[in-house]
Amino acid sequence: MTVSSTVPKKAVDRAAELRRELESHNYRYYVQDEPSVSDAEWDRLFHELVDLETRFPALVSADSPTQRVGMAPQSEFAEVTHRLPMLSLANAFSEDDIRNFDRRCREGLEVTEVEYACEPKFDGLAVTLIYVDGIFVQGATRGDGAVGEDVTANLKTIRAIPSRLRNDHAVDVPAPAMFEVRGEVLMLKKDFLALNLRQRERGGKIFVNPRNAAAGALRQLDPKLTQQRPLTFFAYGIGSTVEATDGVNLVRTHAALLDLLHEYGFRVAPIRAVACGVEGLQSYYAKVGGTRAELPFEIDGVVYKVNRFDWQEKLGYVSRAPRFAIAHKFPAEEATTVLQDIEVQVGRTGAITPVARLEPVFVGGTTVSNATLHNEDEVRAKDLWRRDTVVVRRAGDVIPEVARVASQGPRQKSDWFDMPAQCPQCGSAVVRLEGESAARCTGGLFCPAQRKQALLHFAQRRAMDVDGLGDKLVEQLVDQALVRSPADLYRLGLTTLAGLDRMAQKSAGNLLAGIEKSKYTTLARFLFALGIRHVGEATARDLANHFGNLDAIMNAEAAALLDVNDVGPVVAESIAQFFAEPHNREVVEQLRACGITWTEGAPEMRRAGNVSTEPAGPFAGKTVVLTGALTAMSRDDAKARIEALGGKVAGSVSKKTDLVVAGAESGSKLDRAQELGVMVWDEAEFLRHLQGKQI
DNA sequence: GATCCTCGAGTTCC
DNA sequence: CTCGAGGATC
Repeated sequence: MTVSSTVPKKAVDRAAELRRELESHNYRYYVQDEPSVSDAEWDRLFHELVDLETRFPALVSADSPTQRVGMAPQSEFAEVTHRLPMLSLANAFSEDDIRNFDRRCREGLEVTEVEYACEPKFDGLAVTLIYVDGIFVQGATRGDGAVGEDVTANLKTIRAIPSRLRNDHAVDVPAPAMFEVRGEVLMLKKDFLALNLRQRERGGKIFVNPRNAAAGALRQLDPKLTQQRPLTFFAYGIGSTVEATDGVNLVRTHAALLDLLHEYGFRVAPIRAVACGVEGLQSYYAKVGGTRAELPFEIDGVVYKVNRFDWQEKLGYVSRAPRFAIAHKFPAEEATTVLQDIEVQVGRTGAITPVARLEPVFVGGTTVSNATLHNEDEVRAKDLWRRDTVVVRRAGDVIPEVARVASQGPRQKSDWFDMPAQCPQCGSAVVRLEGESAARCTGGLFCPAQRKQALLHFAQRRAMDVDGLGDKLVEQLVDQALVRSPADLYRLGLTTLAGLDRMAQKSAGNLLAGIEKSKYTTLARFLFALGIRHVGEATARDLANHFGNLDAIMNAEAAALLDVNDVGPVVAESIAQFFAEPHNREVVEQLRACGITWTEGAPEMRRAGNVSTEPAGPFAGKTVVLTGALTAMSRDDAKARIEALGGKVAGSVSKKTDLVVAGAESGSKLDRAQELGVMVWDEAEFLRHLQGKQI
């Protein structure tokens, strides 16, 4: 460390010593659970360091224990694109699932027996921590797996996260210059109970479970609030590292990696094991299940990973999940309650969905009062009648579902559920097309329910992103006939809004500002916002990239649309029909007249954040086609990366294609590329070109 | 024609 | 998250 010469050497040395001591006590206390010093002594050392740093501000370093709460509140979290995507795991619920998993691994590796590293599956929040030269520099949430949120300031308040890796004595393998530790932030059961006790005394919010409490704490914009919540961290793996010659890469198995992470100063899961075969896995599962209640943290299952890294690599990935690992989940918590009523809802496309209204019941950490029943067939298959007592559970721990009937109710005629013949909202006929599971209202935009949903879709964040337009407001605007089509939104004025419920001057102003801001958008967002059937976010982006401007899309024949990636006959027909409808063309014209603009003819840029500081990279201005299966990332992620570097990803190979990236088992596109003499890269080559562009 | 995968759509709760 | 359906591939 270089420190200005005005700081006496004595102070520099003492500060370094204090930091070493404090970190070491932290480690003993938070990671090893063996306090090595009294709280009072710890405080004394800490204050001595604060004192030194106050007197000589040049002494403050990013990894100082005093910096754990040093960061100012933020207004929002920045986005972080993960260097390696944070994947999810496939789930197994039965012995059969495990049998299949083991069989697939053995067959894929062509061996008779595979060794698995087994560990509990934490019920917390996945995060990734980046260490550069041994110092914690950035941490992010998982997000959607490709892009997460930068929660560095909050993570720094967690004492179980070393601000500097223990990388000196005692550690056999030196840490690489840059590496990413992945693990789970969670709240220990005892800390959760104590927190709720404190909250109750103070009349504060009572948290429903440790997971929610931890999630809330991590999402605080002010790290001081995070610090008041007792969070901890367990490491379970690594993300990207720099070079293959570095320390961690000397480790050959997952079990050894966990030991190494522990040496670096991280908590890792207790009751780990290495097991072979279905019986070995089952017995581990049973053992952990038996001690679940005594564990200091909540878990929702166990995880098995092929232990050898070279075997993991050989097995590779399927889309978003590794083939070499699986989560063996404990059965979802179930509860019984009364199915009070079965009602129907009308969706954006007119789909009529039956919904269960339940007597509120506490299950899987929250109170559930509604659950979707998907469609009529589902109601029949489960033989659900109103007033039956049913078993409710939270599928995948999130979405509530009615699992089955526990005991029948009176089952009178009025308890039977029938799909209504007319739409409950607009009275139009309800039809169910041959081969479809959904019943649909035929009212189209005449149906107020569909109009409301269409507007909400138009305004949603991923579409036009109109801030301040929620469902309550849309409800009023449509019911009072103030807004009929999206274009009407842009003609709203302060005086019109003033007449609405709960709409003071200020919120009206906010809404108008949100509407104004939404005018500056991208072609892809605009297309998505229109709500054309079968055109979601991804297809809208493909269309925008392929045609470049709206008129070309509006005037395209169905046949021309087929050239677009992932557009087949059904989608093409849906788009052509949408724009053949004069009413739709008119709305589009009105919207343009209202001042909605985007850049036409150019590959789209992301609107928020992530402004690429990268000058012309290998992909700038290039049209790239992806084919075959990539192992290191999903197609989407690859696409996002190329686009972030100024490239354009097309669906099919043509004369205009500059480059084809061919993963494993690529088919006709690769042949065509070779026919046309287009440059082809394999995945390794592709990754090499992405490499230098990551940080 | 079968199979694997991705996308769209609907949904819950705080 | 989960389903169904559409598209790509073999």
